[in-house]
Amino acid sequence: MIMQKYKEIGLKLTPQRLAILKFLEGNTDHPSADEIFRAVSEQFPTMSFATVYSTLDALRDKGRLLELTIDPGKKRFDPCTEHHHHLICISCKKIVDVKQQFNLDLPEGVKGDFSITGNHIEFYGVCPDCRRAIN
Amino acid sequence: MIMQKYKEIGLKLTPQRLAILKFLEGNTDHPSADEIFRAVSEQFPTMSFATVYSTLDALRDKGRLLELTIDPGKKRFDPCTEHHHHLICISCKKIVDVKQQFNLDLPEGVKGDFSITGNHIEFYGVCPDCRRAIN
DNA sequence: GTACGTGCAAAGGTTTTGCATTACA
DNA sequence: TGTAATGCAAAACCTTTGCACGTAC
Repeated sequence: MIMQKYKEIGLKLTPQRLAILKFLEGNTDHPSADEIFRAVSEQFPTMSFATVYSTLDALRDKGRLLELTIDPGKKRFDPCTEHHHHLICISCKKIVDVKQQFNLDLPEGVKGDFSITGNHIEFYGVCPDCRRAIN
Repeated sequence: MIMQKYKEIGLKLTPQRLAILKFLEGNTDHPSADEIFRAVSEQFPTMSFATVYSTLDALRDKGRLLELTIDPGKKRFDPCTEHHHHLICISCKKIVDVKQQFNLDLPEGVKGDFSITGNHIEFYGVCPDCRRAIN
């Protein structure tokens, strides 16, 4: 169960943190801190932003969470930590996971002596719902 | 010259806008709005954020500028509008252009009926300067 | 018991907005 | 001259911080 699983993280488990972890578990909506705050506040009316942010920071530092820099003006969070990419609807901003692998080797010259540690692709498009709305 | 070139954009040309355009011309630093504001303020001490932001918005809408969502917490702007990617130093946050092309076709199933309009790769790494500093 | 988490409020940083004034075309 | 840009200040957002109190371990 969820307690068991998150004992391994190495953080103190509080009811607030469990609620955040539960909300994120399997969530594919790439929620913002504010969305997480509002969802968890229903259960913990005294929840504060400080707690949400500090928990998210801690989970990110432990590698249990990805902080996405996809949305101008706010961070989004992704509980799926396996390497993957994202497809974003340019109309409604919906974000969908893309788990396919791509060959993204950079030739020596292009790298300019950077040592490459990772990559992330953002695909842009129009989702079915928005395409229907336009037509 | 620059006036000639930017008459085609279809915006009213003011001294302030020319100064912004000149600052961006050939700039590969991917500056933030604040950096642009500070640079252009030296020439126009009365320059305001409103003017910088509205000019950047207008240029972006005219396709003369890319708004990069690479830096959490602030927008960065790129005057190079040909399709390219970016290599980001995870230590000093320096951003370098990557003009190589990649084959990023998505199979039908993955697309989930999205119509794809574009893509952008972020490469992460450590730049030579930062690697030297660490060693 | 102690270190760490929580909650509140205030502050910090970036971007947006309203409105009167100014200037391009 | 008419429309659009500018400048200023305030507000709106998102995120971070300080500190007193509370709680997991």
